[in-house]
Parts: sequence; C-alpha cells; structure tokens
Amino acid sequence: MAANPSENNLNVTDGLAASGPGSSPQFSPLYQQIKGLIMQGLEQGEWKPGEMIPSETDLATRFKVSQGTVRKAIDELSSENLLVRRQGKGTFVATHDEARVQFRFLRLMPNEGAQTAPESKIVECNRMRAPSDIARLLEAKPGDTLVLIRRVLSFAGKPTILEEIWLPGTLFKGLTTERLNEYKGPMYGLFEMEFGTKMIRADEMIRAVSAGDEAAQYLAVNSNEPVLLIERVSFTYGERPVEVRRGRYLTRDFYYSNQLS
Amino acid sequence: MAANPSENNLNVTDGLAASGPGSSPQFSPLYQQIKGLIMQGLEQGEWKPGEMIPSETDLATRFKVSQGTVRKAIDELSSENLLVRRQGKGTFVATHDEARVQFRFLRLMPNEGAQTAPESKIVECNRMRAPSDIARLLEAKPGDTLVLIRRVLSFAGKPTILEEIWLPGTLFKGLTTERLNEYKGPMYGLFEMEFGTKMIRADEMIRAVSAGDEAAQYLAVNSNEPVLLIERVSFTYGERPVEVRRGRYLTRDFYYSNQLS
DNA sequence: AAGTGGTCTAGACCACTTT
DNA sequence: AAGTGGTCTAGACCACTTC
Repeated sequence: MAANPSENNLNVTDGLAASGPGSSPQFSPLYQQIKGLIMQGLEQGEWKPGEMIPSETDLATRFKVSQGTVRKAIDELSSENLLVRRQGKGTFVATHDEARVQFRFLRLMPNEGAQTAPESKIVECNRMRAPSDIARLLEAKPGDTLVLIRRVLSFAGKPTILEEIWLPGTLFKGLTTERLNEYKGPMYGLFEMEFGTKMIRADEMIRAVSAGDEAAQYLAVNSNEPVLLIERVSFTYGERPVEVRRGRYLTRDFYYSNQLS
Repeated sequence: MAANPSENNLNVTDGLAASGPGSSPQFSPLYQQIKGLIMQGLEQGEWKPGEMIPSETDLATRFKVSQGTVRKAIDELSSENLLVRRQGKGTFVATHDEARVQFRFLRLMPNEGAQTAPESKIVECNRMRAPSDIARLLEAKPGDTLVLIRRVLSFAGKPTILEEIWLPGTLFKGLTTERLNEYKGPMYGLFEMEFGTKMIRADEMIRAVSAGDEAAQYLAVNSNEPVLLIERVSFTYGERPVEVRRGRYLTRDFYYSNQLS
C-alpha cells in the first residue's frame, strides 16, 4: 500500500503500479515493463549466470502485479535465451557453459558424424591501439586500448579455424595467454565468469575468400585455398558491442550449419 | 453437448474434449493438441496462404476450450511464422509474398546500402531422373522424376548467384520456363500460389569453394574465384522435404548475413 | 509436504480496424 | 457500433523436484 518500500532495487514506480492496464498512451504494456526490470537486474548482476532468479510468485508480489504478468515477461526473456526455465526447480540465468548454447555460437559441423569440442591454441594475446575499422564496430574511439587475441581451433588434431578476437581493454584487464590456456570450455564462458561480460547476441557477415599467406601457414593449406571469412560482432545487454571476431574457416571436412525458419 | 456435431472438419475428439487439463499421461497439453488441429487445417488447405483463419473466440467454441488456450496455440504458430496476427483485423496464414519473409530466405546483403530485389534469369528447366544424392535428400527413390531448374540471380545487373533447384516432379507438374519467367517475386510465392506447396523451414550447409568452370562463365569471374556454396533442403508441413537448392554466391560485393541469438 | 514452473479457465477491459 | 487481437487478473489444479 505505502509507496516504494525500497527493500529491493527493483521496485515498480508508483506511476507504473498505479496505472491500470494500458492506462496511458506513453506507457508500454505492464509485462514489458516487468521484463525491463528483470533485464535490469540481470545487467546489474543482481542474479549472476547460472543462478536462480526469484520465483514467479515472489516477483509478482515484489512488483505488485499478477503472476500471469510476470510469467509473460519471463516467457519472452526465456525465448530470447536470457533465462532458462526448469520445471519444479526454478528459473535460471542463462550461461555459456552448456552444450546447447555452444552449439548456437560455433556452427561448424563435420561432413560426417557429430560435432566434437575443438582444441584452442592461443597464438597471440596483446594489448594494442584500436584500428579504425574495429573501433567503429566496437563503438570505441580509434586509439583506445584493445585486447587482440589470435588463435587456432583444431578438430581432432586438424587445424581448421584461424581467428582474431578484439575486446575492449577496459573490460578485459588482466586477460593473458595463460588465463586463456587454463580455462577449459568456450571463451564466452571465461568472459562471463571472470570478466562479468555476458554475450547475448551476435551478427555475422559471411564471405568466401582465399586463405592468404598467413592463414595458409597456420591451417596448412595453399594460400589460394577457398575459406569462409566470418566476421562477427557480439553484443551484451543494451545492444552494446563487446567483441569483434574475424575467423577463417576451412570447409573441406566441415560446413557452416544454418537453419532458416 | 452432443458428441461431434461435425459441422466442420476440425472437431475435437471426445477423448480430447472430455479430458480435463492434463488428465492422462499419454495426452499432450490441450493447447498443443489445438495447435496440431490448426496445423492440420493449414496443411489440408482449409485456410490458404494470405487468408484469415477464424477468430480466437470462434476457434474456442469450435474446439470447446477457452479462448486463452486457443490463444496459446496461435501464439506458438505465430512464433514459428506459420500464422501472422494483425491487431483489430484477425489472424492470417503466412505467405512468401511479403518483404519481411523474403529477407528470411535470401540473406545476401550488399556491402553498402540496402538489399534490393534480384532479377532471376532461368537458364534451364527440365524433367529428369533423380540423381541418388538428391533423391536421398528429398526422400525420393533414385530414378523418380524431378524438375531441375537452373538460374542466375543478378543484383543491379550484376550476375551474383548461380543456382540449381530440384523439385519432386509429382508436385510440380506443368512447371515450365515460361511460368517461372512470368511470375514476379520470389519463387516460393509461385510454389505456394500455383502448386499448393508451402515452404516453412530450411536447413543450409555453407562452404567456401572455387567457382569452377561453369559458374565462372555464368558469373563472369575466374574459375578459381572463391564462392559460397550453399546447399539448402526446404521442408513443408510435417517435416517433408520438398526442395533441394545448390547455389554458388559471389561475395565480393555482398555478404551472407546471419544473426546468432 | 512444500515449492517450483506448466496448464486451463472465466471474465474484464483496452487498442485497433472496419462498417 | 461491432469485431478483432492484446493485456491483465484471480483462482484452480497438475507435473516435477527437493526435502
């Protein structure tokens, strides 16, 4: 009844709570606002990757809306892969340390058989000034400090991908070759565990090009071998870009798998 | 009250209607069954692409469930792009003759500027016996009759894609070069309008290869030019494959765009 | 037994479109 | 004004997990 008990940092404003369904033109639907508040909690680290968020009924009383409204908010976040529901257990913050997720962000499949986890060999990990093209993609200033990682991914011992990864230097202080080599599992898992940066979406531009001299060396092919050139920009909450990747993929024994629907 | 008035062909069975929520272990949730019944109506052509399906309240009374249950069924079909909701108007069967849809199935973007509609030039349209690899993908017998279409797609006058398309001969009787040339818009629009075959999903395998002599000629490049090789299998209702496409894409001025989430 | 998400209902009201 | 989908509520019961 009283305004804003403020026993938590996710209180609904009076204007929001008091407004009935669709009362004022400038207000979005209640469940969208609830969704925004939950997303804010995720972004601010109130609930960390892998942790359980409060139950639907808890959130409903906290936000002073019905359980059905919270449910619809969680439904959308869940369909956007930010949350994962588990019947009987609770709702959890999505994490990159699950086989299901890795499959979504590494879509190279062998011509025959099932996908296996690649080995990653770090070739380089250095700090440098941002080249202007990368800076633009990361919405950074040219000259800002970036981390540049270069690595080779091998499947069953066969080097298949050479990729360069640029990260904002401010977010990834203390990232070294050793840290990268110690961590087993996908790099995005390391990013969210150790650096609190959660990748939630990415755009890719895919082209066919010749390998070129350098990739040819690392991948042990001729420099005119056709390879997939995949440029990826990854985003965290709020559509903020946090990573640029440029990879060259051999596709004699593998293919990039995509589903259209 | 009485059983099965059968004034329509989408009646709920007694077993289904009589069973309360989650009554029997072998029964799936009510809304899933409703979804199945609606899908059946779509598949059997009760409502054709572009047409409006009955309102939620109509369907609710027809199936003897609450409006909310119908709503949840339609929600899922809508998120699978089989139906399109339009507030105030109704719910419509999705069609391939919409810009939004075409974008989903032709993901080539220019390096600069916005996507434009390509011109399609049919190079060949013939009936032939199914090669064994294509037959396998189409779940047909090797030796069955297929339609083979070969065409070049050009953007702003520049030939960019050479593709081969195989279709089951039985479904596409009377498909000729003239018909293909007459029809403006995406080929999938023609398929659903004239041949009653609605494509709803596709799997793609993407590789980088050399153009080869033939593609080099049609696309006016050297035969060792790297191109994207995109092999696509398209499916209609019930996961039945209805098309195999194999395209070679030039990617000097374009890229294949993909979103990971 | 208690707590969680999952399903289903019935009714109210809103926003948009067409008549 | 009438019809459509969109939102919100309150309550019931089910299925799954844990204690």
